[in-house]
Amino acid sequence: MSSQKTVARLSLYRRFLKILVSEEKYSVFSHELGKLSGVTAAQVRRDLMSVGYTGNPSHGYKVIDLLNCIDEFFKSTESANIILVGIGNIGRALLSYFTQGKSSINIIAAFDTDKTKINRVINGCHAYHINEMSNFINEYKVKTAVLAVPAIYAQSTAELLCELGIKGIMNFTPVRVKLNEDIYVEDMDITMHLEKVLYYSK
Amino acid sequence: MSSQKTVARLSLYRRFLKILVSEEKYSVFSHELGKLSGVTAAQVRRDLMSVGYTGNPSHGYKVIDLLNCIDEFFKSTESANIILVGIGNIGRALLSYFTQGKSSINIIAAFDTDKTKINRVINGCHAYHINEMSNFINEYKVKTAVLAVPAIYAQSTAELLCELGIKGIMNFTPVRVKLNEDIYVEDMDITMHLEKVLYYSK
DNA sequence: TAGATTGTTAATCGATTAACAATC
DNA sequence: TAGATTGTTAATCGATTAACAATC
Repeated sequence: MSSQKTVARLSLYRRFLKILVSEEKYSVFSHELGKLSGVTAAQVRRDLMSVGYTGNPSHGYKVIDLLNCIDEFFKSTESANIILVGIGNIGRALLSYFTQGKSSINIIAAFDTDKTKINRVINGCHAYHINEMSNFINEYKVKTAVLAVPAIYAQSTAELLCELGIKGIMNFTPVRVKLNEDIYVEDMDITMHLEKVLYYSK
Repeated sequence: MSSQKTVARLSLYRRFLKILVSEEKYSVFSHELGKLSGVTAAQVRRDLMSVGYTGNPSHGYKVIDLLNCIDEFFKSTESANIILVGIGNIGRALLSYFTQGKSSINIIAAFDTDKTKINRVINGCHAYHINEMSNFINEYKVKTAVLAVPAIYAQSTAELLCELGIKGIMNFTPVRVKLNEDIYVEDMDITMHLEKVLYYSK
């Protein structure tokens, strides 16, 4: 099992490998890939080893094969359908980012309880009442949700998502929700991170 | 010197302490604050120790004094003026998040090179050509910037920001920019983090 | 072979957890 | 005093770095 940091770096490598393919570069050394992604060459080698891809000392790594290998590692990522819960400032911001962008990740629906926000299209995404979430999750086999509700509803909404079968949550609220061990939660508290930068900018 | 993780957690504690103040709760134990912020009681104690605040075994920590102490730790954070560089999808998303929200953090200006985007107001924030950045940074003593330009411009723009005196960068691009040691960079690659969640949701 | 890069193991580093004496 | 919480030290854990033999 790869560590969280390795998974994160593999996602980075993949992006740069795609660029290398477009530049018709067919092989790459660990230190080259490392330089692109800001990681030491040894770290790159260890990460690639952990997904079972092996290079060779004379040519390094074959870009296309390695890319396929990482794609395989992430498997269903490409066709992933995710939902957004909470259409506030941050929710709308994410919608415009993911619907307007050329990202491979699709937010298939957004949910809220506010009547003025539901049953219409917001930033290119259909918005529904949170009661309809269950149907969507079942029908589209959604496993991942973006949580962007007000802080006070974070815990209860997260618990609801778990009951409906969600396995991974990207949590944009400041609350560290407590859930079963088998649910993966990635905390993305933008304000907190920004305060960190402000602290170190002094 | 506190570790990065301690700084991050202090930012969290502060938010919950503000809530406690509004609830007129005047003292708090480490395990209570820990439960709110999803941190062990021992960790909370160690973090608070590291900012020099000391509680007592019978009443725990005084909420107001502790809050003042953490505010002091973050010092100039409150009145912080920051700028945004790059008014693409993510840039606009951040603008709407920070200008519409009741955040204490102000994005005082946004910069781009695209003529269709500059010299007008976007999501409540004035947008200027990147050439005018120097004046703004000097005049408003800006030390922190949000970097949200296309990946290929990430490194060069980051270097420009350093030359103009920026000390901390919140980096929303997928590129790990290489800068002088004394510049703090916080990487916030949303797509990468989302792919991580997708991976663990399988 | 010589040179550079690879996979792999040992050493280092830092942060978290566990344990406990000191304190109100 | 008894009980709970505090500050503090030692043990644990995991990831990174350094070192090196194996390989093309």
